[in-house]
Amino acid sequence: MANRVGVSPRTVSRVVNDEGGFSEATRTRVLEAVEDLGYQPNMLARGLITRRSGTVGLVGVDMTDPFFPAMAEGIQNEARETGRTMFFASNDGDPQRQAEVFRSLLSHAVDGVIVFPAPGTVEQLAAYARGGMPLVIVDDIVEFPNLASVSFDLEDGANQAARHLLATGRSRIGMISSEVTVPRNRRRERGFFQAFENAPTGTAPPELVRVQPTVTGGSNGLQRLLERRSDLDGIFAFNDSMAVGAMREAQSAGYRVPDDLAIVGCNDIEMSGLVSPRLTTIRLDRPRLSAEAIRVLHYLIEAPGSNPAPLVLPVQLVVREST
Amino acid sequence: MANRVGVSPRTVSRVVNDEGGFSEATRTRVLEAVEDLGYQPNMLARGLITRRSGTVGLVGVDMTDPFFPAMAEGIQNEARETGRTMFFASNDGDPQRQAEVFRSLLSHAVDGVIVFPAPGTVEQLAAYARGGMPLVIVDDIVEFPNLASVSFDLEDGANQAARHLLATGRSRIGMISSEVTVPRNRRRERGFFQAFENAPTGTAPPELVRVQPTVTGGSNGLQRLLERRSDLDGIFAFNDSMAVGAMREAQSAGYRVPDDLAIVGCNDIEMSGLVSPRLTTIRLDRPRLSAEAIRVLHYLIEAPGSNPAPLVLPVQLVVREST
DNA sequence: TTGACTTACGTCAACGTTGACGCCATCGTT
DNA sequence: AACGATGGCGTCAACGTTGACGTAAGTCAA
Repeated sequence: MANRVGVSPRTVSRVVNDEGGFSEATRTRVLEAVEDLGYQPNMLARGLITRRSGTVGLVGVDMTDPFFPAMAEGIQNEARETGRTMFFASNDGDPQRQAEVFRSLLSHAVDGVIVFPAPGTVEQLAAYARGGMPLVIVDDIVEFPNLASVSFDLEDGANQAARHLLATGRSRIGMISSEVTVPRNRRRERGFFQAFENAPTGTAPPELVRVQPTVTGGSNGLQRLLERRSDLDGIFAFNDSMAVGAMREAQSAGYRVPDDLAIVGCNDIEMSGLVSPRLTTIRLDRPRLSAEAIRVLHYLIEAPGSNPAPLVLPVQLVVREST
Repeated sequence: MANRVGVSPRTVSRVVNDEGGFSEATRTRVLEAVEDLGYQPNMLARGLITRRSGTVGLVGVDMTDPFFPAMAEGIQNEARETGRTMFFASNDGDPQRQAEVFRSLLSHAVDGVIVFPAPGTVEQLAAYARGGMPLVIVDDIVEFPNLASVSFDLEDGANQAARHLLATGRSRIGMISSEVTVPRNRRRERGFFQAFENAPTGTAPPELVRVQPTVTGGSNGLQRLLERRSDLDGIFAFNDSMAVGAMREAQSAGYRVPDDLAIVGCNDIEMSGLVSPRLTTIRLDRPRLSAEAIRVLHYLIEAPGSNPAPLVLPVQLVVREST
């Protein structure tokens, strides 16, 4: 490459990175050769010396979570604009596995990581941040140097859902929550219960079950709620998959949705608009979340050691047919 | 690291890679220090000299395609076992964008790439393979040195779907196909038409429309088919999203599914079991596909220049409620 | 005792790039 | 004419690792 143009590698580097310190004629000749040979600078060599590999990591809990690919799409688009490529991995909700994933990312010298944390790993993640790695935690609220967090205001979302059920005349309401214990779950439950603090008189105390956050879990959850109290008329589910499971269970048990039983989901995955009746749910602006996540990550990469305030994005109740 | 143990870096390298040529005592002391310091070999430096970066690329058309994350999951698990980390990118179905993605992956010296090709890019991909990059093309059938291809036998799938409709007494059948033109689409259409070659007498000639491969596209497609022929009694859709769209359209036009109109989808995404009636569809064994893709990729990496035969996986008709 | 062989290291160079610095020609100023 | 400043390069070393090779001490057989 260099000797083909008759200049030193250093000059090629200068031209490619547009550092200045070369003549117009040299620039033209180098760029021609770059074009001809399809030359691409070797990011490994560059990263070795600049300590910037031009990569970011995205670590999720489970790639098949419908939540995830939308994030990846947004993050990739943003990352591409700053010339970074994206590593992709899942931690399976397991701290051990998450540690392995981070070791691997560290050895590849990623410039930063966006992570949906495995349960109970905030300490572990803080340690990586302390070690100098820019880190963005999604879906949790954490304050720590060199670390940012972005999340949705699901406490408010749950609150909106419950208030909506109450406002549309439901008075015997249950919540199907997730038994996977991370702090944000509790926030959703708290927002839900809070809505009952000034509920209309005659409103029954709300019921709660915790099950696996899957379609089948949703079915089981509704079953268990109905065993406790068969005259329930409103359900808030922890996510849309569970809401769909609950809906199917309700329908096959002979309840009409929404006439006998109103159901509100949470997440607005594409599916929720396709089942019948279409699911009333909490919409999350995921493109916004991914944009904010990568934006704050780039900020952390540029300004190491800073400590941005946690970002909590608003959510919106979308009323469709199931309530 | 090296000087802390009092040995040379070369010896550390020997121990870490278990090359032999060190005493048991040295091994112990080095591994202790590795543990203490949380030492991780720098893959950039290693890759620079070994020409193996320990990464593979996964390039999809669109990350939000439900097809995709399942693949990513399988590929990641396999890749992890061989100590590789996964780059992740989408080409948006655009050859230009795909070329950019490949430039980026090349500059990061990936060991190989698994790609869902953008339409019409087989030549482009063959060029990368010729340039020495091990490549696996998913969902198409290609033969070329240094390149493998894995796909589902959707020709047979479409054929099974049509035969199923005929066998259950349907005689006026339409197919909603995709207007995005890649070779495999044509295969699906061919398999579909082939089923009519020895159809029962009294079977009407099959109808075909091509629309966008989305839920809305499916709706439009059914509309157009019914304009042509309002007494259709069987539909095969190019994928499940389109089938769901067609089903919604049929129901809102007053057709009962399956009584008036039987619908068969193709893909078996999770959603298809959740709509009502549950969709009869062609099931694809995606975990198997991803396992085969990464297996053959590792083979290509180990045996550069070889030319494995295209792999075509069987598919299975799953009869549920929509037929 | 000698020489061949083995074990357990160390040394050196190289991978492709960039940071730091040096050098020469040219130019403008006095 | 002398001098400093500037533009346009090249040179050297370093990033952390590994391939190739060297070497000193120990082992073994003749």
